[in-house]
Amino acid sequence: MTMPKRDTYTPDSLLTVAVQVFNERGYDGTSMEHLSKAAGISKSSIYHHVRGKEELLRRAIARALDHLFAILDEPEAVHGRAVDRLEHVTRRTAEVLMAELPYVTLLLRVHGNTDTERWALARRREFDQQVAALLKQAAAEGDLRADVDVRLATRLLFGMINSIVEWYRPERGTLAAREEVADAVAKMAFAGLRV
Amino acid sequence: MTMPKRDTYTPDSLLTVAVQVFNERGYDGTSMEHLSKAAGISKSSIYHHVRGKEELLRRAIARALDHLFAILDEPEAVHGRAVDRLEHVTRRTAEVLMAELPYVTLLLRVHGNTDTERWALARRREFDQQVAALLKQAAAEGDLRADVDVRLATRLLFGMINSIVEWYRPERGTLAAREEVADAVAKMAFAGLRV
DNA sequence: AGGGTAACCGAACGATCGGTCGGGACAAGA
DNA sequence: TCTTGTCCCGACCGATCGTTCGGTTACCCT
Repeated sequence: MTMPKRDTYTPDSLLTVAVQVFNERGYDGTSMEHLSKAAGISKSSIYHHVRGKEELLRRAIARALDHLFAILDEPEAVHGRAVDRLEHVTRRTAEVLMAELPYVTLLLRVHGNTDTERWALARRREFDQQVAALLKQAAAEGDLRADVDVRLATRLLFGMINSIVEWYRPERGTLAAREEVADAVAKMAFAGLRV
Repeated sequence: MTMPKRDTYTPDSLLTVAVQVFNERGYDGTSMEHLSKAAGISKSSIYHHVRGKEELLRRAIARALDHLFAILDEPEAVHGRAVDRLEHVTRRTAEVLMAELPYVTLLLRVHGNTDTERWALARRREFDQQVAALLKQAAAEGDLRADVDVRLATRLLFGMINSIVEWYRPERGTLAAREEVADAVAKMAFAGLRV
């Protein structure tokens, strides 16, 4: 059996700290000095656990992407009417975004300056396109309003969902709060605010 | 009369270049070397026109904020039923965001690492709160659905609008395209996607 | 007891950061 | 022609960047 208790860092536990700092200061705005202060170990010790700054970013982004793509394989995202599958994916994406908040936040703020960042952007585009296909099908089945362009609607939908990272903070009773937010997103996106 | 033609830089024309690079690489990811290459003048020449990197950021952000706050003073945002004023502000914010895209983009990506950035965040919060008040009033007048929290709805609304900076590119016949997007935002936010 | 190794450290690396400095080219006004 | 001011330059500054290196603990296994 592997022991659950650790008073030293593992690559993963170090990642937890790093991702938090990245989100506070921005990836480019964070130095290894900042990370060492936050982690409570020296700058050089960080390199004992990971190859460098960019590996921390890569690990974080990979984790976010894994969780997001897993949504598309869930039964409710595969079977049923397209508009219902779309609503499920919408709700689940919002939930995953809140559950994996700091990791997804990093993913969403990538600029494309390095190879790692460009890879992140490409994978994100893949995910978006799969959801866009779902939207297109729902429109073809006549379940979405016809006076809004499908690509435009996709972008606005993702915009609304992704914006959660800008303000959501997982302080309180997490699960109920997450469901309330995901519910609000689904209501607003599919039924609108107006009575 | 001042001459309109210039083959040398002014603080404003330099800002145009700088803001573009900031948006491509991120503010922290942009060096003065990057700016000098993009502007076609030496690094030190930039300091002839502006005090430094942070002044460029401050100028850009100030311009974005000026345009945004001007919306709240428009007649249609002051008179009439709250829900209609809210829809006007929604539409106009989307339009301003597209018309002043690179400047607003910078504003929306600020982290709060410096005094300038913290000032930007504070002003942005002011704007958000004024719109939130409008939403609250519309809800009190019974024009918004009661099963979604007002603060939550405000955030999702802004999230949808602000996300435009992530994909909108002002290539084609700008005005008509902008109105189509602003229209889609208003429709989705107030009436929803579902038929 | 002793050998191995995981976890850490301080010091220093070359590169690059934002910014400064003194001066050159050039046009306008006297 | 001489001065003045705008616009720009290359060279350089101290500071900080991400990273490397040699070495010191302290604990595990035999």
